[in-house]
Amino acid sequence: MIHPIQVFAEYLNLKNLKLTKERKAVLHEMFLHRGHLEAEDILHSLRRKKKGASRATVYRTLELLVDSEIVRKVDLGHGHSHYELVLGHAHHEHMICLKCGKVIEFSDKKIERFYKKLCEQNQFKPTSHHFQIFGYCKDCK
Amino acid sequence: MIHPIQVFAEYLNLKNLKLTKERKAVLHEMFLHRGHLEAEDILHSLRRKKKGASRATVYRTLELLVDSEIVRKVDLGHGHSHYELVLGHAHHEHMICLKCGKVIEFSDKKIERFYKKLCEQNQFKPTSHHFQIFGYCKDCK
DNA sequence: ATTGAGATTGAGATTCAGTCTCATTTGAGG
DNA sequence: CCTCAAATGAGACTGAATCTCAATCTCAAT
Repeated sequence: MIHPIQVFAEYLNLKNLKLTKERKAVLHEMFLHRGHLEAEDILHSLRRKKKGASRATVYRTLELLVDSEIVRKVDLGHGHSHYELVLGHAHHEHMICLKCGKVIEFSDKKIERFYKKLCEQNQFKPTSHHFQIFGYCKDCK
Repeated sequence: MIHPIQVFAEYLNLKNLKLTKERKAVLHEMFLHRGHLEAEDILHSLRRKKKGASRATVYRTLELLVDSEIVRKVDLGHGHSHYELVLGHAHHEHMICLKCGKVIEFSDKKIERFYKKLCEQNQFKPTSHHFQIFGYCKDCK
């Protein structure tokens, strides 16, 4: 088991940045609510617990978490970003229900292989990828 | 060859909506500049030609074009939407260079097959899907 | 040709996510 | 204790997208 907080501490250290209580709190929040959080969710959740961090700090910390590859920024088609903890989780893609908003995660080795081959063919150096399927889940169709 | 304007006219007719000069102009603009346009591009392009439509009308028309499946709304990771003409074009995915912004289109039957199978397995009724790869193109890596 | 219902439009106000500014505070190292 | 870079929060700001609403247009029925 990898501890995100340790990875984050190391990353910050490397960049001469500090592991402040605000940064810890944001990461902790990501860790608690796995799933797909909005920046605003984190902000409000922290406020409720009186462990507030300002909006600016939440966004700034999320950027650091994305850069350190602890968190992934994903587009679920809502016109704003969602964030999910990825450290220690296998890469996966998303199926998003347009009615109830449910998100089904899936992954497949074939896609991974295919996508790598494709990048080679185009001499493209990938840093991230995302496959989204929009539609209606079995309860909503 | 399918004429987008005819498809659009039919769609509008079905919904008791009208094919106005503003709507024609927006579709025409999409048709001219294939590629990936932003709403703002269309707005400015029309203004330059004195065939102006207001911002609101451009957005409203794009929504209709998306709904009629003449145009696709895509996220290229810029924090706002891009639109591309799809009527008469094969479905494709995008590889986006994070440095120069170049967009490489690609498509593959395997992905299509895979994705359909996956939806069946999850009893998910897909309406659209999108596979994006972010990274650096051969000139920028 | 006139009317009226409903569709359409544009200007500008509004919303909302996200970023930026800057004065103040924090904290690690000497 | 001092210094200085890093960090923070409040609030201003930006830019995309949506909404409001009064004025205008369209067209079918008279």
